[in-house]
Amino acid sequence: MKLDPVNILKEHDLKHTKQRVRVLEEIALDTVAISQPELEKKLGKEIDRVTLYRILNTYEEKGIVHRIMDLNGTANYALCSSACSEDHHHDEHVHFNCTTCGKIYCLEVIVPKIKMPNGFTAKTVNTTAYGTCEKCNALLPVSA
Amino acid sequence: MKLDPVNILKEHDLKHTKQRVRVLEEIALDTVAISQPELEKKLGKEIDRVTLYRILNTYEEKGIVHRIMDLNGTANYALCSSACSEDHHHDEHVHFNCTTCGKIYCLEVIVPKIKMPNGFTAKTVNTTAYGTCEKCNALLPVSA
DNA sequence: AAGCACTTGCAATATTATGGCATTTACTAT
DNA sequence: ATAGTAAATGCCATAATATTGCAAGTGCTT
Repeated sequence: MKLDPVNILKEHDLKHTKQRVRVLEEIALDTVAISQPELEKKLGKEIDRVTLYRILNTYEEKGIVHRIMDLNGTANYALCSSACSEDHHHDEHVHFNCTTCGKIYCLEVIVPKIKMPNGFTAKTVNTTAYGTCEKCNALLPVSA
Repeated sequence: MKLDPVNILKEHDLKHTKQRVRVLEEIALDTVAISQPELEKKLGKEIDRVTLYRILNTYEEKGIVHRIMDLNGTANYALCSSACSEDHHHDEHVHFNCTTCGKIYCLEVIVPKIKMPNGFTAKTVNTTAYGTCEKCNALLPVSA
């Protein structure tokens, strides 16, 4: 029992609107991140394009969702762990971007600590692996 | 003595044109990656916008440059190490994206190996640290 | 020097993102 | 419950970014 959109909104001082609830529901459907174009396709009939942009921006700023960029520069969204806040995203897990189906997974693997060169201070570290996901591997079992 | 644009083009079976040479020169000016908009601003007078897109795509496909996406989904370009080829990018160093000035550095730090979950096969792994770079840290020495 | 294939520049179009403003909606205090 | 207020939404226009088709130009080979 994770998702309670109404409560999430309240906790972040956001007004409870049906558009915001719908966006949260849609993102929460899958642990796999969903892309902006997909969201738009799914919600375009109910929610205005511009409103969707604004809701997603708000969610990201408030630490409700993560935005993960894929190789094409397309934004993908996934629910944050509860530890995230406005000040700091704890997005310290590895992402996996399947180059066949395009899906972005949030893996349970923690991003390893990186030693920074002198003068550089890292606030967050993002690691994304590119390759073939389990589903796509199952479809092409032996490398052709 | 790293950069010889003419030779790089020849090695990759690309015709030697002044536009391609200019783009390579511009990217090679700095170890810091340069963004598509910056390139466009610098070269817009000499090179058509569309041509720039095509040259950058060609370079990326041929393994001559890396494309690194920043948080805004903007493409940034840096020269590849000589080990890169059309088949495989050896871009296994850590990137540092300064959230103050926006610059993307290629660090000398190697991306740590990540253990993938069953069924997932990673071809490349990309690690980007976000924070403040040495120059920007020097300008704000003590945290305000 | 001529022919061929590739590259470039331009125009048109598509896609993606942002800003302004009137209307509607959620929340607050009565 | 109701009215008032601030915020969110939808629609419009516009900006910024990316792609396609094609004619003209250029590099390379013979």
